[in-house]
Amino acid sequence: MTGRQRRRRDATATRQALLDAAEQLFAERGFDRTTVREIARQAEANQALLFRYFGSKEALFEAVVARRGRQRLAKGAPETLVEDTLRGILVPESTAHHSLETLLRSTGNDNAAAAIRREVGEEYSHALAALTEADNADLRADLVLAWILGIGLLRHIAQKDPLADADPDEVVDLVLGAVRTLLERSG
Amino acid sequence: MTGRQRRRRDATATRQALLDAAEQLFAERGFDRTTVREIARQAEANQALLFRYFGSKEALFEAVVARRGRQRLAKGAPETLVEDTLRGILVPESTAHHSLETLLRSTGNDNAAAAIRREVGEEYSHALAALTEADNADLRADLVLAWILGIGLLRHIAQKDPLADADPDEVVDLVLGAVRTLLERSG
DNA sequence: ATTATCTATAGATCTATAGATAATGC
DNA sequence: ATTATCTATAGATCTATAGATAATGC
Repeated sequence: MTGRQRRRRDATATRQALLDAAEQLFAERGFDRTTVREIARQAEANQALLFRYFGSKEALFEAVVARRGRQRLAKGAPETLVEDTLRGILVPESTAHHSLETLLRSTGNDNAAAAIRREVGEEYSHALAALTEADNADLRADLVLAWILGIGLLRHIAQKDPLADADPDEVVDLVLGAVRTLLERSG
Repeated sequence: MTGRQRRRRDATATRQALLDAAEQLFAERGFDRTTVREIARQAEANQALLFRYFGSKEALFEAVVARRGRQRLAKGAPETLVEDTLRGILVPESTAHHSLETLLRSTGNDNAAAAIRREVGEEYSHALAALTEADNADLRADLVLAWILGIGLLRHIAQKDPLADADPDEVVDLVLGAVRTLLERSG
């Protein structure tokens, strides 16, 4: 009845399993509401190993963020970056990009927010900024990212209708039209 | 050394003080990271009274939301609703509207999100929807609200530069231009 | 022998409750 | 006498650690 544990003695595999489980649970529930015991259970590892290998829950979170940072954005065409990111937030189960979801769910924790900010800033914001030539390109890029995050917040966390049940194509159409205005206006 | 408590025997005033303290702390830290002892301390009331008067932390949250629901949106001109709400999020210490901030900080808690959603849905979304005549007006209104929330998330919680330090006027200018596109396009 | 894994538990919270104390109104 | 307020603590977490157990490699 006590959850079965890993059988093989393979520290590397256990570390990976803990990182995978942590990444998924942090994205689903946020940092605060994910417990180390849940992570260990999902990884089918003993809970004490989490501390043996990572030191603390906070350090495990940092390790997750650092590992994700090494994976780069799918190198799609720059023109479709906004659409791809937006669709990733609209249909989250399809994507492997857990960063934005983790940020959405971890707003209570300053350290978590700071860690994510570093990665998200690199990964999305700079790429988005390349889409416009305005002098305040970085700010416009942040506003696009803010919109995508806000849509995820209202759709998945607040679950506010009609946005929660809206057709992704319809949302994409409306947002892209307005984003074009945002990025193209001279400033 | 043990924090001083309220002296006067005034149950109504104590209830109000608890509601005020809870509203402020929930907005600053979110539901999960606010403790009942902190609320009681800020209200200068005994912690047991919180349960005597409200029953549970969850019920206190509901009471805060219900009270705020009774206060209406400042009846500014509909045309300035987007700008006013956006400025309220950009410069949060000035506003008395804690709902959006609480939602931003309470993303880990489903009940909190649901309670806020009800109020926010009434208070902002319907009013925003009145600004456009498109058939999917409600969806467009949600997208505007999502943008405002996302800006608050990136600016205050993620504290991502350049948005975190951007001039409110510059942000308002960029966002209003794009929102005009969003609301005016025929659909 | 080394070390990955597991058991058991310390210590620090947090929400909530039971029952005592004391200030007010009759 | 009523009841607002306070004290003390139960009971349920959660992170983290100390030390025992057992699987592997030499």
